[in-house]
Amino acid sequence: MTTSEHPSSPLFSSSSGEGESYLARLNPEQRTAIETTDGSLLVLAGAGTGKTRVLTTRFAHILLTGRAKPWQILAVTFTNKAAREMRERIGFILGEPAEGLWLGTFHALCARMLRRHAEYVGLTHSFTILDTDDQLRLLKQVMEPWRIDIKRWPAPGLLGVIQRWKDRGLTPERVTDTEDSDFADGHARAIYAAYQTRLRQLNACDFGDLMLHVTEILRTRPDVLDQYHRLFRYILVDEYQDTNTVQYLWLRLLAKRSGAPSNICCVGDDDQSIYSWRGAEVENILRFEKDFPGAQIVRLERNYRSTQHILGAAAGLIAHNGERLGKTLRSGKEDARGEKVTVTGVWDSDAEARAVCDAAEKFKAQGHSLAEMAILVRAGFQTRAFEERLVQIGLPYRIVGGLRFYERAEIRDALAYMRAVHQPADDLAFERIINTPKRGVGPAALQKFHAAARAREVPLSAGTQALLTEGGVKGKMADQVRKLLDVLSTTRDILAREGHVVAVEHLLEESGYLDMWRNDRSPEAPGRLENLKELVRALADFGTLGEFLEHVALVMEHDENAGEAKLSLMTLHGAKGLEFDIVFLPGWEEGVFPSQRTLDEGGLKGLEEERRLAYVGITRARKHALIYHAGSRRIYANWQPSMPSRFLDELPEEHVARQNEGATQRRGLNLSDSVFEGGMPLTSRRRQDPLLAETTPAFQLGDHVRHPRFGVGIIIGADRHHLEVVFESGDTKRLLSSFIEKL
DNA sequence: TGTGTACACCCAAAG
DNA sequence: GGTGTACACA
Repeated sequence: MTTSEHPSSPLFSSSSGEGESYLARLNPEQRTAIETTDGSLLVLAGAGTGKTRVLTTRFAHILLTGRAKPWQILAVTFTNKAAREMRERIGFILGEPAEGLWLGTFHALCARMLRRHAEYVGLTHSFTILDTDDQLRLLKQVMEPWRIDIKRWPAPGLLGVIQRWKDRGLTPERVTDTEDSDFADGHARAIYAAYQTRLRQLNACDFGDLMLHVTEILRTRPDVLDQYHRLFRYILVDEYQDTNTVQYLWLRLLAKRSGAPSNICCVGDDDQSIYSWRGAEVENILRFEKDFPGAQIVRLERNYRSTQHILGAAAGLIAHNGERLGKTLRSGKEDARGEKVTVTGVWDSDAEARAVCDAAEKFKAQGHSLAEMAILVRAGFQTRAFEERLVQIGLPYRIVGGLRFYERAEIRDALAYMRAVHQPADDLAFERIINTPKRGVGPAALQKFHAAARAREVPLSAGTQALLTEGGVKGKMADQVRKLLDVLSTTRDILAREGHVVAVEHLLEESGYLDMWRNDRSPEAPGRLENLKELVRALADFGTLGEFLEHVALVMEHDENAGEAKLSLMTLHGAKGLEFDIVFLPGWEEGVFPSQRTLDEGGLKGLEEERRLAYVGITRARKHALIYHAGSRRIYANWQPSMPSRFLDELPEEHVARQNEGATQRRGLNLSDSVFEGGMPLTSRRRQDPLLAETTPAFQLGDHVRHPRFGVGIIIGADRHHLEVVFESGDTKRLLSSFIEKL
């Protein structure tokens, strides 16, 4: 989500010539998308067509024309960032901060609703939202009685199954027998049910539950549903192609009002659907007209972001996909053909990192800001090579979406302390802190506390308290745990008297948690203390501890010193919705991109999603898109040959400039300059890299050959870049001759 | 009860 | 190649 690059500068000039000034300077399609306020509307918004602008202007238009009050509009996004931007821009249009809006992520909005109606699903309004870590620990505990073969059915896998069910709106009761048999010898549903029961006991829910519980309430409580029907006159949805089933159900329940039109406007782009692996159903957007009969569709196809070469390359690529609603991006900048998209072949992943970072440096020298450059990788592990190189040459960078702030150990510990104060039933939090810092509580002692809690049917902290009072445990350990419980209780007093900031400072200090890090001699310790300070500082922005905890669970992001211009390093998924002048796209190799795993699991559908991801990557670029592929890459510990991605062949020649591909393609043995590029001794590479095979074969049809990955096969065809080989497995592949050994 | 060591596993990711 | 987990040991 970015400020539109439409040449028409400020969104709303105060000079109101004809009617509503905020509608001026919009193209006709955008204007239709904004002015079609009533009824159902699907806006198919291609990359860079001013989607955010349409959404925010539409929101403002509804308000300014008096169709609804601010709180009568439900506006849903996927990320906090998108929500924040929308809020800011709406505030800008209205000329005042937008307060009291139902604008947020699916999860934040559901959390807000669930706090109101928690009792319908057996929770209280102060329920805790667990993160992935807690979920996993809880599930492991719940799984124990089943004595599942943990090797065959690992807990994360089962958690995935449960999440998938939740994504589809399936409570344990709604999971059918046939679904159940797939995992953990048919016990998955039962474990799921036990997991949900346990969550309820802890007065907690996971992210999936936020959607699931609320949807279940809306399904079963007509009175509640009616309340929202009367409240929300208009619904706006961003990134509709990313919705999963439960989100779809939630939206449909809220939108379908009896006797009133469904004023729902969904904005999305089927070509940018890249989240099927987390439950998103592209079908939701493909089916929109059926779900909302009489729906109108508006296509935004005028792209104001990228040059014609970039658009042409992206369009040529995405045209290889089957199921599409069909949309052709046209450049809104008629004059800007720009540079062709470059495709550069390099020796290996190290050379790739060098090539990319050197190019970034060169762009910088030419006056481009690092803030306008990004390296977009398929998978997180690829960032390392670039990081190393960037550090080496001293180019400032930021990793977007790596370890998030609240996922760090010290932050999670501190939050667990706060949760234990705020919510005494939160056993997971208490378990996390009981021996952090070390208080001599091992598995055996913990077992006793658990047993005491179970016997009395109270939470773990209360059970521990009881056992201590009765003298069931003794010694130094008992004293220390008693101290912890005392601190928790005095913190609650302070919380009531002096507010949450003082209380938390007391808590972290008196529990010995801060001392634990002060006494830690590891190099990370000072940074961790710094993070903790920042956490406490952030507390002050919230009225209550409860509000803060909710914010952290759902929203917390960590933007460190944003001052200096930095090169961005992130995954393609993370880059969706962003744009940069210059985009580097490394790792376009078979197995990496498209990812082997996706191909194995998803087949053609998986491939098409990968292609959409490639499309997303290219369309992030405003001026330059630079694609790279390496001849060999280190995977885990060893070097593996890699061949250029099939996507490279799908880029239309007229929009692409291919460079230096001799280094990886065609010639089997040509000790070209690229070999020496890195200054590494040749001998150390010779063994590792198949490109230095001692043959320069001239291949002929019918030749028997061997490929390092696919084994033995016969050449059945050839073109300029590739040989077509049929292998023993029966598979036919188009391969680069440099990887093929003549037999 | 804390620790050391062998191993298995891993590479998509937001809330 | 790094990391997290599961066991054996002092």
